[in-house]
Amino acid sequence: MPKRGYHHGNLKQALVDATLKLIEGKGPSGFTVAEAAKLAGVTPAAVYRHFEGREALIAECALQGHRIFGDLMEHAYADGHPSALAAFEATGRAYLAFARKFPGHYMAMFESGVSLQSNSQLAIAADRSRGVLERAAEKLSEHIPPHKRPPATMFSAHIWALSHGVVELFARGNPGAKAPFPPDDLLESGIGIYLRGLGLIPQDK
Amino acid sequence: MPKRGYHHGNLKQALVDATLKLIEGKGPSGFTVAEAAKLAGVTPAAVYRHFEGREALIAECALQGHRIFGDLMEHAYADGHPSALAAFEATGRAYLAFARKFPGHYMAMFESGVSLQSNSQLAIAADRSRGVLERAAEKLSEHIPPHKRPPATMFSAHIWALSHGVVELFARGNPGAKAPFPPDDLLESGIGIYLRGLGLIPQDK
DNA sequence: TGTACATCAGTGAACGCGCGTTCACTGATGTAC
DNA sequence: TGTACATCAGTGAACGCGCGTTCACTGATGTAC
Repeated sequence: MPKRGYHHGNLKQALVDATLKLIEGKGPSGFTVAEAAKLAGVTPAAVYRHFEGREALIAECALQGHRIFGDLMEHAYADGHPSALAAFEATGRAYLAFARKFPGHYMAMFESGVSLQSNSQLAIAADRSRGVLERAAEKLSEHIPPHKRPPATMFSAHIWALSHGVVELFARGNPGAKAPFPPDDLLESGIGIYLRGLGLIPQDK
Repeated sequence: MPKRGYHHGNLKQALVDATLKLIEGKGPSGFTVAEAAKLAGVTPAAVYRHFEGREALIAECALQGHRIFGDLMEHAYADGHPSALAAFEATGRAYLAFARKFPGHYMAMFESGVSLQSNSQLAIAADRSRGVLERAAEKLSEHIPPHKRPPATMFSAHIWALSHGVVELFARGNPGAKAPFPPDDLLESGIGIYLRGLGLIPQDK
């Protein structure tokens, strides 16, 4: 048990956790401060001891998400071991794993519309997230013959877009777009085909 | 000028148009019935002469969107002429063109969370949208040797996810994920690499 | 063509509600002596 | 160790607001004779 401080203990984090759970269930614009407070066992007014307001609460969720995300991706990439290719594929899997394991964080990061301008800590963390993906792409693209090598940023943007699209369309209880395949398979096979198109995987298995 | 009917003329469509403009600007959960009414030059109460409520208004936007979308995709695919490959690429471009030209519709369709269960007309239109993409994928995948041919539904899911991801991450005024490349280029190059991976485009140009 | 009547699209005012936020407070915890 | 005081996390009640929605109405339009 973490050290209990004043009255509640660690209310700030408890509020973040409650917010994440609510966002996961009803989306970033569906949750209310009052609900989050109630879920943390506290009066709505108590929220304002720890956060400037609703937006700051969401921003903290996004910030923590970016930190977890960055760590996960960095760990998955593992500096390109055992091979750049294997590391890259692990990074793609880690992306989806993050989205599924931390849906509240994911939504706060990419669907809440929190502005990065007004929160420099958040901007830094978001930059780092993007950086990890880009470095992985860069390392991997060294294996592509230079004359047919796309810019690493484009490469990573493709993978990111594919991953995000799979998450949004197929990895949610999304009504209307029933998942035709498990999202993991969909992303893995999609990345596989894409990498084959870059000549990073032999054309015939 | 369309024939003016009773008092306003075609208020129902005017409300839909206003809603689309508002959704485009502030997202599906950011618009209000009162704003839409005001933008259409009418009292909030007038909305309820034409729609059951807020949700029905959004659903109508999504419905019209799916119809435009289906028509566009069908036209772009053009029954596989001049070639299945060219037609498929045109379909991909049409996807992005739709998202950019009708952002309000796109958001109402894919980001509003309107339930398809409760609106059978909408469900039918959404099915058709998916159907067009899938038929295009099916036609094209006939050119892949059967033993390495992925299911057409997976194929189309990949393209859809990539397209959606590009739209969400890079084709919006999205704060935080500054577009590293024009979205059109990003999608076109991504689809190109993917199709190369399927052996549908020769490996070296 | 002119008049009397029926229809119904849009009005204006009001409703209940739940939201985010504020404020004076209180009482448990930490600290100084 | 015991007492007096300072701190400040959380309370409870209230606020102003804008939302979606309702309702009796009114007056422009369409129709019958």
